Amino acid sequence: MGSKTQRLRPSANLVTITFSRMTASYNPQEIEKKWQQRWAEDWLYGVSETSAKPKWYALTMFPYTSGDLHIGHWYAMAPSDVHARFKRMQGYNVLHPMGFDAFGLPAENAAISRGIHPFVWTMQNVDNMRRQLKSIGAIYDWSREVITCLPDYYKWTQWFFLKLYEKGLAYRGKAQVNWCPRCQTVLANEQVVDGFCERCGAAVIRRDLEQWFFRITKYADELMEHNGIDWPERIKIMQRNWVGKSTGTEISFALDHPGVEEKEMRVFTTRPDTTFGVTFMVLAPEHPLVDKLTSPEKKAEVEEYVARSRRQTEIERLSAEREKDGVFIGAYVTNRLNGERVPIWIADYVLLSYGTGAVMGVPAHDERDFAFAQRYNLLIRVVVAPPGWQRGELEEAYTEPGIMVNSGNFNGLPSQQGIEAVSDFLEEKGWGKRAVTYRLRDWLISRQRYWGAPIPMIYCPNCGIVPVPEEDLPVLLPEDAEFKPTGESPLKYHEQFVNTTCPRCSAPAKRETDTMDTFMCSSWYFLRYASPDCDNAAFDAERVKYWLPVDLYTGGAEHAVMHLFYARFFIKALRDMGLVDFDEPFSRLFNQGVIIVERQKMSKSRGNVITPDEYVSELGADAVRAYLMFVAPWEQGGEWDDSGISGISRWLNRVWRLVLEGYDQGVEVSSEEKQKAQRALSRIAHQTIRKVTQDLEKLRLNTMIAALMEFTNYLAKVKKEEGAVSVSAWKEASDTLLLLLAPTAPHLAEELWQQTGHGYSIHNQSWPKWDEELAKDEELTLVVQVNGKLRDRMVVPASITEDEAKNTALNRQRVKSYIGGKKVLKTIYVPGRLVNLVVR
RNA sequence: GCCGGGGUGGCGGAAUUGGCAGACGCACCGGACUUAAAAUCCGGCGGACUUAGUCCUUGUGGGUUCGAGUCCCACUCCCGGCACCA
Repeated sequence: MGSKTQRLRPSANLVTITFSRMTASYNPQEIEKKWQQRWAEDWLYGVSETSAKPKWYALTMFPYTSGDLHIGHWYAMAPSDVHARFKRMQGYNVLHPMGFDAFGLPAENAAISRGIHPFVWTMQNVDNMRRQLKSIGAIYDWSREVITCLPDYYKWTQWFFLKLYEKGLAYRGKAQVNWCPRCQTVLANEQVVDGFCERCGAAVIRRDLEQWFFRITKYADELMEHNGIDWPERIKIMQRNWVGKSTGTEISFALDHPGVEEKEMRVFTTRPDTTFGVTFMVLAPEHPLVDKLTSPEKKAEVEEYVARSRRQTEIERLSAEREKDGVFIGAYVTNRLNGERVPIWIADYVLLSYGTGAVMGVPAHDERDFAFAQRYNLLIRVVVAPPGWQRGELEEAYTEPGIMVNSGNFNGLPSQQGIEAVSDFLEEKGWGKRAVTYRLRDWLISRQRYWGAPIPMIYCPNCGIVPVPEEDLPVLLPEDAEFKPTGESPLKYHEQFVNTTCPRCSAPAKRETDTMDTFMCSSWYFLRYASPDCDNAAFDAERVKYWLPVDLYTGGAEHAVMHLFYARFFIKALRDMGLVDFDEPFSRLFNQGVIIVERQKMSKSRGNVITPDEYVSELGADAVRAYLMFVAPWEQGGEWDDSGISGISRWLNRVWRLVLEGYDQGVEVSSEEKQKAQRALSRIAHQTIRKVTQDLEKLRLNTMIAALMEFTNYLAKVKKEEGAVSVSAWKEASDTLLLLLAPTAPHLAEELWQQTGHGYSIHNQSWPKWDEELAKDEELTLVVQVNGKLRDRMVVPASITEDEAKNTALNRQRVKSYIGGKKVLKTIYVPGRLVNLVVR
């Protein structure tokens, strides 16, 4: 374990560095503190909407208020700040805000386990995290900070709830929750361990509870599209899979059961071509028809099965590994296509919440139905013939296309055509219709918790569900709630909170005691940053119009579906209300990779959290910023390994000395030589500007740092030959280095800018532009290959023609020796790259 | 099982999208400076061999091509997501 402590400590010997000449040494602690103070005093990074520059909204996913920023947070924030600074120097009016996602379960757990109020716990964490964030040296304009647990924020979260309710997008419905019968409380999924209550060990059951939902499914089709936005393909695919659209047919099976008014049972299928192969019917155990149809002699068995499946958690029930079981309920439906009577079963592999909650069993052509039929000896009838089928029994379900058999008039038809033909026929007869079904469910936002925004609804015995009037917002969280360790919302037991009067009829009424899912808070925070001081609306429409949509949104891929999906839904709903005028909140999305430690994600519970603070105090924020960018491609992330940070620290020290030591005239060289050296210097400088600029645009930050290092190395080489270039040429190159370095190492660059006689501040300078002419190579190295094998290199003028290149290659001594007396069959010339001679 | 991403020196990673494999760093080795150490500076650093050179080398096997880390096929291992969605 001692080795672990060592790992977490920066190597101690990097701090003291002495110089050959008399130059004050690089002291990051001192200059970082100094400049951070100065920037704050001058409000250097203050943002307003009155700028004539084009706007740029650079957003980093705000952190949850867990307590400490670890190196993973820095990995999200430092590189995005570098990019935002780059855009700022490029002449944009940049909004790069920061805030806190402050509601959520951990605060409440802290309250229960340590007796500290969630508000106090959260705000202490905010203070500490804000202090850490300031040490990054980012351009956050702290006057725009947003904290979601403060009433001036959640007031508007509640307001959005009311708007969604008004538009019919929020509704109350039944949903199953994990329920502990001993604790008498709702449990979150993570509190259920192998089907048992984490706290008391009782078997957890699933229970229906009235909850609030958002009708996100209304936007299912639009959410599958990502038109006009630049997002990683991977994330778009995940979101499309999440929506899970499937097109098929809803088929009606005839029901004729004494005393039951329903005369049909509907199923959804993507394979109507297999309808003649239906040999049983399966309902979800919770299906409303189960009770009505079960025959008296099956009642006990069916009830037991239903109770058993309720006892299982969703996760267990959905596990594909589980063997399929079920119970025949003693009733039948009729398949209208062939008039056959088909037995009805219940089985928990059928989900009530998908399709119609009922499926037709076609064991020959569906793997699940096949397994089920085998287990209960149900008939397996082939209706789509596999290639070369000899009318024998199937070993496994055949799910591929084939020729229809045993299917009445449809026999002989290819099954893909059969899908259409059977659907047409069913529609003609009125026995079914084409339908679309989604995997996506409506968004359940109710949480039986204290630390969240209260849902602004009132239950009146006379008027029913009544929304809290807008002017009564916010519905404040009572401060003095009791935190009993039950896991149930303390609001339920808070008399003053619960008891109210109906806004409509003034009768005594009760408040909703559930709070909202915290994803609701993070679905609109990026709007609040545009006008955080706005107190008569959630946001100032004009300022939102100016800033939104977000130009570049960066954060972890773990939010690929939930957060990003909900935020998109939110914006589409607001658009349809006329509150915003854009379709998508985030124009470009970039996911940075994850920093792992000992092959695992960093987390407090694992005890493998790496704090940046020690590195910052030893080596400076600039070194940590640069190292995080250099250590791996940003989108990839990787294992945290601090052994390489010394290389960055050495480099920054080298820059310090290089720039401050200045450049002497040195020995005079001929003007021709001098010109050549100066041309080379300016060429390298312009190539570096090009490389650094392009890498920044593409967020390829590791190679950007490498380019800056190479430029530094080149300058060091030039400096060693003092006199080779003029003092002014040197100065220009050294200034370029500082400007290119400014986003990455803002403190160091500022200090050196000032010490080399420039005005304050380097961060208000324009980003250098490259000149394609000056960046052009005058000569280049052509590779000569013989039969694809590298045999020679030749330095040639960049202007060389194809013929010249080929001739030069053929006349090279080394090349000749490989050609010998053989015949040159073909010569391939790739300009700027190679000549390849094919000989035999 | 399905979807997505990946496998390059001792290590992190480069490679203008089919054209010099190993940029830039770390670690290591040698040298200079020093009483000494650190720091700094200079040089070396994929492997093998018959070492001014030649051959091999980008997870494995095959293919396309003048030319493959890059494209195609098969396999394999690792990471992320979904996981009975009819």
